[in-house]
Amino acid sequence: MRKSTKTTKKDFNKENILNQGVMMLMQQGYHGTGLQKILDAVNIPKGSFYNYFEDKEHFGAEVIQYYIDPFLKQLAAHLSNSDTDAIGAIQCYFDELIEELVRNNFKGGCLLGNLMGEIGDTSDICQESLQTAVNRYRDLLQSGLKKAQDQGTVRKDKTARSMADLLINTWQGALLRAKIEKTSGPVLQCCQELLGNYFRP
Amino acid sequence: MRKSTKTTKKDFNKENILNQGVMMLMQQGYHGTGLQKILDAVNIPKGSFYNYFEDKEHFGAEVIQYYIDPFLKQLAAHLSNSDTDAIGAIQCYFDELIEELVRNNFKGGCLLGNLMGEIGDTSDICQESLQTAVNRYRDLLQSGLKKAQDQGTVRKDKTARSMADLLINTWQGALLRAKIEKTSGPVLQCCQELLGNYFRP
DNA sequence: CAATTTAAGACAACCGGTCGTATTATAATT
DNA sequence: AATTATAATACGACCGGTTGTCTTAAATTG
Repeated sequence: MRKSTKTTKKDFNKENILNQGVMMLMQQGYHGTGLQKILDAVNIPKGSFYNYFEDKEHFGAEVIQYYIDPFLKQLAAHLSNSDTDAIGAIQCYFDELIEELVRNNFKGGCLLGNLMGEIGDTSDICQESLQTAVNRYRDLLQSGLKKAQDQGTVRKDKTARSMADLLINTWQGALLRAKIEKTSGPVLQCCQELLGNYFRP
Repeated sequence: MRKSTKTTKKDFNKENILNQGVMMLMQQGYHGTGLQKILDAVNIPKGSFYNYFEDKEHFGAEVIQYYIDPFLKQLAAHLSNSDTDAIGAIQCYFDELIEELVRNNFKGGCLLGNLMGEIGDTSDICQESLQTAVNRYRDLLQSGLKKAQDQGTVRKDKTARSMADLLINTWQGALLRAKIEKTSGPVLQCCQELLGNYFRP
């Protein structure tokens, strides 16, 4: 078996730590989550942590990418679904996010938004990771909106990129509001006003 | 001198702690800021803290209100300025915020947004404080938008309240983006798209 | 057996919070 | 008005626990 494809115990442990890290960093924040707690939860001794990660900061940066990947895959899946048009796919995607949010009683919200606020300007390493994560997200959303423009369901007098940016920003702000008010109102409004009204031709 | 108006040393110290707390909580977050650091900065011994505040959580809740007050006053001042119409006053207010943001090189952002993300769902006491702070902000913005509606500069087919909510949310999200990208682009876009376009009749 | 990976525990620094006790201010009593 | 009694505030040492990181030895591997 080739070395590069073999699933080692090391990879398995590292993934466990990342998974737990996503959950706990989202719920309790970066400084609010100790490495000990993460490692206890996955039964990996503290001394082992530094075999997998350089330090907490680099770990945070990896968690960010590990977190955003599934969202990109989920959105991409919707966009490549030929049954619905692009704007419908995007709406459907956000509906799923809202469902999940309600299911979790608005706990956590979005790791990207939370970490942008908490350490977005104090950790260079995490800042860079946040930038690329958000940019990848924006690029995918932009491609979807471009497709919708071509399909005539989205206005063409604004660039797909600017609309993608606006959507991401409003979504993040709405998530924060939903979190402290425990209501889906803000996120519903975000989708309705932008995807349903403002972005329409 | 009447008892209720006398400025005691206690009030002076408490204000100093609150001021320093606003700065440090905004820059380093709630869990990233130790009480010791705050107190060292204003030269007040550790043991004195608990004469002024019940604990760190209640202190955080007070910091939130202490932080938002000047913003409300600033916006209210613009709105009561009879030289400009309401929508102009709001735009002028946000322009000032952007100026300040650039002056600080996008460090910190908004304490409300940062704390909503970090402890908005883990501290009941701070969550409540965040709710009332945001609501007070929204109410004031709503009254300004209502005035603008009456003046015919803002569309009337949406409620002033829903527009105020949307503006706040987009603004918060844009602040996060501006923070990690060190650009005023997001906040400029927020004002331009909403105040300049979407809210217009 | 040599080389590399994993893990156990030590480490100093720091966390939020408590304690008893000075010090000061207010109230009560002579 | 002077003195005493009571309360409020100021303070720094100290608590148990936790932080992120490092050193070093054991286990595993080739």
